[in-house]
Amino acid sequence: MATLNEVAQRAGVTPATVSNVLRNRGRVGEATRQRVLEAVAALGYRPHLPARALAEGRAPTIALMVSSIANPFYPEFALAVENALRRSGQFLIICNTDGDPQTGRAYLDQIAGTLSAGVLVMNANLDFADLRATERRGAPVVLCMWERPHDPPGLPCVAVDFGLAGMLAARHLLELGHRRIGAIVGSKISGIHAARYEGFLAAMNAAGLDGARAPVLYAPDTTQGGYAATRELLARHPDLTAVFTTNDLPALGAMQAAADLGLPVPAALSVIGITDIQLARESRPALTTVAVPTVEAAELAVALLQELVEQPAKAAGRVCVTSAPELVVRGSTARPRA
Amino acid sequence: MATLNEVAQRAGVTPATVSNVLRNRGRVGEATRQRVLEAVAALGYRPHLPARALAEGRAPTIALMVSSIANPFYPEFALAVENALRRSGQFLIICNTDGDPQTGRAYLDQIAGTLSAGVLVMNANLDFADLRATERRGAPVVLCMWERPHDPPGLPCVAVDFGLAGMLAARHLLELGHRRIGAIVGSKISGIHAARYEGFLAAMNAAGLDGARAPVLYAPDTTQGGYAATRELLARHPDLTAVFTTNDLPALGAMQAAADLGLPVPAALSVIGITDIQLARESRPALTTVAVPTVEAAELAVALLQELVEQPAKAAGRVCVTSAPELVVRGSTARPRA
DNA sequence: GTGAAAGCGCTAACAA
DNA sequence: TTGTTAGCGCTTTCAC
Repeated sequence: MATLNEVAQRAGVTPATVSNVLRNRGRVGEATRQRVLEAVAALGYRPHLPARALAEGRAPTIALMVSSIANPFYPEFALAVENALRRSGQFLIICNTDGDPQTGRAYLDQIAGTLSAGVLVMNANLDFADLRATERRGAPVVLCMWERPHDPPGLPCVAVDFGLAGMLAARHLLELGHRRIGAIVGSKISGIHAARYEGFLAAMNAAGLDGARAPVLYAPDTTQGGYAATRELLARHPDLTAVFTTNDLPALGAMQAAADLGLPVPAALSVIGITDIQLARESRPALTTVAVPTVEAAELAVALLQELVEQPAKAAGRVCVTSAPELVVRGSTARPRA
Repeated sequence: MATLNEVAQRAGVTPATVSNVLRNRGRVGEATRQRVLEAVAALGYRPHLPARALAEGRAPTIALMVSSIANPFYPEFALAVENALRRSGQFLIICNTDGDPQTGRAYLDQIAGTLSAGVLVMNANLDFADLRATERRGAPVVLCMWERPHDPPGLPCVAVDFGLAGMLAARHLLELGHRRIGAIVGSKISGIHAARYEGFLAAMNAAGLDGARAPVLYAPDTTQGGYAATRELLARHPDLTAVFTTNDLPALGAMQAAADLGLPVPAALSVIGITDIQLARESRPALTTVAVPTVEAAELAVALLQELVEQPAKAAGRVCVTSAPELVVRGSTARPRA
């Protein structure tokens, strides 16, 4: 690994000049510039990122905190984040918290503000207090999928109108003619899908049905969770013609449950999800869902974080709202049979 | 962000002593140790990783190169890698290459040996020459899923006996009584699944069938690829009773194709994959497949890379072989109907 | 235009 | 047991 110094010696200049050439700073004579460039090429010189970061006082990476990168939604988001970062010459560190606040805190303590200039937080079950502390230590934090655009969390965030998403999903079912609709809501405790469910309730009420009376079950936000919940829901309410789900994974589970119960989807049971992950397109029947602008959210999150890194005061507490979620009708929903 | 120096001043000692306390190096008096620890706590001091790395001459992260983290197999692997790294205090940088050697090279140039102490390479379509160059610059490289334990690539690697995997898959089909078996092989050009197919052929031949005459199609290593290939295969050979696939994603696609063609799986068509990704468990019917020890491979890869970082000479060119792949029988295979 | 010098935050000899 | 010194590779201000 050649260093700046070695390049400088070979080119017969000082490190400062090499640095200037490489970063297009200051004024450098064309002749020296050429000599320097040749030396760089000859030695195969590559800048030492941590050293540069140290000298510049800014960290070379961004951290993405997720509960588990193996959750099918996160990789799509992480990919978009990495693409955005790459364009601006930064690197992505993945932090799996296992949904454990301790692990999350340990990560924040270790890298926020030193290795990582800032941190992107997906639903990773982190303590807000820890995030605040992280901010105070000089590493901006951006919440990546805030559910309520009109109800800011007090931390900079990218918000997606999930209330609207829930509403669109419910409305689709209602417009198809469904009246007996069951709801499966992810992770009650963290309340993470509350806005989606509220959107569902609002649509039901608007249609003259009493949303609060619609059967509802809280379940883990996984395929298995959706599967089990659907079986239970259907056991208790065999007359349901449709299942609303606050996320795609449980919706996929709901379809499997229906299959196992001998209920053809969508003929005997309609199923709808929220998010539109890749898998939604690939299931049979393909899942009707409300698509959330994942890539846009990732890009906004990166841009916001970068702004915060540059000018912490200016962007403090800012809420970036993505474009609206949109209904994607596929094969898992249809009119109820007569 | 408090620095070592500030801690030292507050504790009335020099930075060197603080460093010694923090790293349990050298001998430090109990009294000073306490004072230092108090100062650390009071100031909320956290070591500056890049600075430490610079001083120690070792990079604080490991890079994982994948074509796209959104490919469903990689997150499972990445999770296991991150867990292993976390245990030893290192951090994971994700590099998506989009399957583009240029992008891969750019990444290697930028971080290998500086930001990242070493690089883990999953099938990312990288030039071997670039990997060699990376090694020469002092950043060890480990290939994470080498397909042929007995045919080393000339680079340190973790090898999985995918030939055996192919063989086990084919043998399962044969033992069920299938004779007209079609094969779908991922990505012919890169030859990345060749060993798996050879295992299939060997099993066919061993059963007295001429493997080379079995219908085979090369397809992209995706659900869609498997879907299209299966439709084509079945159109050309309607008498097939089973489909062998070199990976789970195409196998899942094959099941969808069968569903769309009105062929019940496994009654009318058996389908088998290789790898055992999470989705394999979740499909309906659940996919019969040959499980590959993903977590073990990830852990071996991390361990090997760490060894290489410590003592490049000692572990050079080493091949770590994982335990053997194992057949996992689920619902997508059955006896052919009479 | 180019160089000299100081410093980013930390570690690692060696000296005291 | 603790301090001194030098230096990791780079940037940057300020002279020249």
